[in-house]
Amino acid sequence: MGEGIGSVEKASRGGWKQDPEGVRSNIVAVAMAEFAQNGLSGARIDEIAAKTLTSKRMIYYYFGDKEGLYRTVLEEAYRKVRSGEQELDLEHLAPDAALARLVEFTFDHHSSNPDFIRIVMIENIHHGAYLEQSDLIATLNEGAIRKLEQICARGRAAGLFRPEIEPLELHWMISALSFFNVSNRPTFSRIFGPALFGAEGQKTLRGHAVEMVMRFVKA
Amino acid sequence: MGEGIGSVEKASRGGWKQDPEGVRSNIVAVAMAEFAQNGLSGARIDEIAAKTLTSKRMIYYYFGDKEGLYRTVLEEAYRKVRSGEQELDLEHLAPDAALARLVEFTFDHHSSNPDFIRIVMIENIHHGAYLEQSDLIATLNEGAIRKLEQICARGRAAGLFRPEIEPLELHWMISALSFFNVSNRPTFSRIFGPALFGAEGQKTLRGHAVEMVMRFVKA
DNA sequence: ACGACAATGTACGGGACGGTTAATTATGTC
DNA sequence: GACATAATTAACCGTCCCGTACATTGTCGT
Repeated sequence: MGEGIGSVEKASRGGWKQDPEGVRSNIVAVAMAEFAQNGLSGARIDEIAAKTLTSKRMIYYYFGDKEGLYRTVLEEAYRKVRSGEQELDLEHLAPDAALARLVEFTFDHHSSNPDFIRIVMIENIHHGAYLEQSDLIATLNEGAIRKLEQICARGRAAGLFRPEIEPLELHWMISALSFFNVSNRPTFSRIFGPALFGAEGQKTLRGHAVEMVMRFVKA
Repeated sequence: MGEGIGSVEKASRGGWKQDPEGVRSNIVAVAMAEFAQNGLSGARIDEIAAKTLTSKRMIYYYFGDKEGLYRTVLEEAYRKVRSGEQELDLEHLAPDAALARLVEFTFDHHSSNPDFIRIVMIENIHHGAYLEQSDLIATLNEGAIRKLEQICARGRAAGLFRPEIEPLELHWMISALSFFNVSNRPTFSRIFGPALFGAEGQKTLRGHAVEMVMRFVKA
């Protein structure tokens, strides 16, 4: 929730009464929540329109069709989350501390963005067919991995990490633990009880995630 | 794919021409594939019916409605996978070897049952609402964790494992790595390339999963 | 053999839902 | 101020799709 509406300042010409950018971003915000909640085929255009400040016609005016809207939402979700990740600087930390910090951050960050997780789950259900069409995504690659490359290089140089550690594989591990922790909460909690997902349990699991990664890289 | 149809022997009375059990299980098999492929709202009853050896009428006759069919599929998916897990005996192995074996097995088992993974993903998208209604599931708890409890006990007794290791938390880790490896393959592969998901990459990741868990539990 | 009932096939209704058509208002241009 | 164009509204349409009514056949008990 939070801001919800989504307003944008006009840059080019003078004052407008009509606010296309605002309408657009409002639609995307509503649609993101709705797709995250119900999936691509589960989400209802009429429902999205109703929760919007505008009408259904606008959705088709700006996004063409349901899939066009979904694609936009998907890209926006990635953009939003990755931008949140930028605010983390690890340069000033020792390599092992930096890695530990990165794991903690990723764990928490995923935990605080369940809608993003759900969108990614949904996209995976669709075999990544829509992400396939987006070329924005390729660039997000860079930033996510670069941090790990630097940490690995420094850790290896300092003799702290094993030399054969691969940044991409490390990223896979960290993502797996952080993602699963959110994505499979409902079923896991139902089968094995909710203990791991309370405040205490989450602190423990986060600690374990850090511990696993640290022990894995240690020389 | 594989057998596909699903035929069942009659137990009670003499020979039948009509085969309700066969029809039933045939529907479930088809529906499982279809739900796994398209999700709950994405799956089409008409499509399921068409791929069945029988008619749409039978689906409603046996399962009431779409959600009833989905619930059955969900339970059946868990049952099938858990029964596959039974065939693993670890008693005769040393605790550390047993644990390593369990991780390898889980990793491979998830990898060979993508439809099960997809069903669980879908169920999580639905907040586990349908699993909630099933009481069969509680019993699956037992077997899955018991193995780990025994391994932990033996490992601790032998002084190989840290004493504070919790079986449930261990299960969470193993599941996370094994599950994510399948569930997020499409998006991960799209963003970071398919290298990790070829034969070579998978062997590496499986090794890493084992390594992570082993290093984590080591005293 | 026959009645009861389980199992199955066919055809169709009704509503939800994605998408569109045509008209209306606001904004900038000359 | 008139005109072109962007932004927006409201009503509507056609189809996909879940579920059902009705008819029919097979099987078992007696």
